[in-house]
Amino acid sequence: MSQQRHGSTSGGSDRANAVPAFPDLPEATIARLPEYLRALHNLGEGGADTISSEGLAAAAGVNSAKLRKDLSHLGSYGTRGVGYDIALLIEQIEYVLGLDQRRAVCLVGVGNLGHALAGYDGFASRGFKIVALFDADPSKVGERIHGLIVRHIDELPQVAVEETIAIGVIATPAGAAQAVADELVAAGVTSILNFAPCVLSVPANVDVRKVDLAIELQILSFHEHRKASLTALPGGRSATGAGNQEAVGS
Amino acid sequence: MSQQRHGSTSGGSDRANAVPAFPDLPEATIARLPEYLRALHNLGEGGADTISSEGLAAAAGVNSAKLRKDLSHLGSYGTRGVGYDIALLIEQIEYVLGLDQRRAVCLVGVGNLGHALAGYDGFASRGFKIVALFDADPSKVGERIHGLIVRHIDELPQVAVEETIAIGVIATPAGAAQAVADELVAAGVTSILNFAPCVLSVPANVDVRKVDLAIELQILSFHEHRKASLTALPGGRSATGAGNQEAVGS
DNA sequence: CGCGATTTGTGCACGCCTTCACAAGCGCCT
DNA sequence: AGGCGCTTGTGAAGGCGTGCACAAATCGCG
Ligand SMILES: NC(=O)c1ccc[n+]([C@@H]2O[C@H](COP(=O)([O-])OP(=O)(O)OC[C@H]3O[C@@H](n4cnc5c(N)ncnc54)[C@H](O)[C@@H]3O)[C@@H](O)[C@H]2O)c1
Ligand SMILES: NC(=O)c1ccc[n+]([C@@H]2O[C@H](COP(=O)([O-])OP(=O)(O)OC[C@H]3O[C@@H](n4cnc5c(N)ncnc54)[C@H](O)[C@@H]3O)[C@@H](O)[C@H]2O)c1
Repeated sequence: MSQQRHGSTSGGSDRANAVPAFPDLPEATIARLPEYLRALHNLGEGGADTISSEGLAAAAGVNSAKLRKDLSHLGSYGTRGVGYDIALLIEQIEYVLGLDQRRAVCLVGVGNLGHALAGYDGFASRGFKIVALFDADPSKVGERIHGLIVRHIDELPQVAVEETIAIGVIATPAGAAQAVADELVAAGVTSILNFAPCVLSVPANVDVRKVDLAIELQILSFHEHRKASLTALPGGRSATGAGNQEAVGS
Repeated sequence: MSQQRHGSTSGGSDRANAVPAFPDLPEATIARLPEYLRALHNLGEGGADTISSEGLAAAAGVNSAKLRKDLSHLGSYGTRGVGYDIALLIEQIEYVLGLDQRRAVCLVGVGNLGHALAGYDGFASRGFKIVALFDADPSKVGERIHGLIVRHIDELPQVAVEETIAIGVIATPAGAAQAVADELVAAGVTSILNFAPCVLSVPANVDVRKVDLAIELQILSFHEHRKASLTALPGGRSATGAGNQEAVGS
């Protein structure tokens, strides 16, 4: 995750208060904000109005000091002695993440995995809308999935403009992923979520995130291996795991 | 990712050379090893025998210095002036990740996503084998998917012992995930891959990894938001993205 | 046999992130 | 009105990870 700071020393003090000229959030913080957001929604549905950093941290599975520092980067939206106003905090985080504007997403590769993704309601419930499905296989084109009709990949440039698609999801085999990425970029997509197990090469202004199931399993496998070799050793210590979390029964 | 070092200062010099008493690998390194492994397999199929750190780094999308440091943690398996022996390195990484022994995996929740996962061949090709599918819905129990029959979740304890399942995959709705996790743990599973958008509470010796699609999209959304607010600002600089990668056409 | 080209392995410095610990601030109760 | 308990926001310290830059090692060639 090599990062490059965009040295905008623009004070931003001359602006009202709507757009804080963009808080230069640490990448690690950004990655946790969605988790906080989900926890806040859960808590809000539970009927609470405010929540302490301790409580929210527990619900999100992080250290409370870390949570406070993360939130402090957004500004001061807590009240000492009380906690954070849940509704207000949700609003702020959603604003920072850009979730206040619904983002159009397209999905390329309607196979095994693509089918599941197309039918996933976890998209819409968080501000994303799948506006188009693409595939290269003529036998899939025309198929209707969850109200959307699968289009041929060649229609991507046209549809991308019509729908102002900014985010593309790649669920094709690895061999086709780079070509699809190139087409997405050419069509103006600037963020890609890649499920294919391969490295994508894209221009510097395009963001790529990868989800690789096999990698996750291999990491777990390593820890299994480690734990096994530990228990087999003399000092039969009860190995302490990695990546454990706090409760939030939901 | 709070880690705890298991201070085994056990020299291990009294062992032949098979088990290096366990290298205390940085977590960040572990997360990259699977990527190296995939790149190595690709390169090997391409007919190459050796590969330089520069070449492998490009194929894996990382810095070459980082790659060398990562590999140096495993021991010295490269030859100066030449590079790394691909076959040997594959063997070593697979050993460290514990992929030399096939690991039994069970999948709980055969819904939309579970179906796709059950039919994914990326498991078997990397040393994992799905040995059981579970669901709580009676109408799904008995269904055959890719040669496996869906069993009722109540059979988990029995099957887990029979098949020595160490890794469980949760693909149920979030509301059921904690209960499923508890059952997995009770059945002896010590590693969990969780697709449900919620925090799981597990004992310290159990490892949990989470894959949350919505979080990935929200992170991308943030970067979209940032990019948009940058291009709207005076100095129209071509924003440099985050998390870009090198080529590996495959 | 020696030399230069090449590439690994790593010491080192820097920056990011995490965590502790505590002062400052807020509300409530008396 | 004042004090007290609770919680936030943050300074500082330490650890981890990254990447540069280079010495050490190896190969091939003349
Ligand atoms: N199935 C899973 O559970 C799973 C899990 C993790 C990762 N993955 C990865 O996701 C990807 C898709 O997996 P899958 O099981 O759905 O595969 P799949 O073969 O079932 O589906 C791939 C789809 O992509 C389409 N396609 C191929 N080339 C294309 C192109 N150039 N343009 C547009 N569409 C194209 C195919 O027609 C097909 O419909 C693979 O890279 C796989 O490794 C899958
Ligand atoms: N579909 C996707 O693309 C997608 C993507 C990312 C994350 N997810 C998450 O993955 C999970 C599953 O998604 P889905 O779309 O497959 O949902 P789904 O409703 O289609 O499937 C859930 C399955 O879990 C089973 N189940 C429910 N309670 C159970 C229990 N206690 N024990 C065993 N099985 C139980 C149900 O019978 C059902 O078959 C959800 O948490 C979802 O948020 C889904």
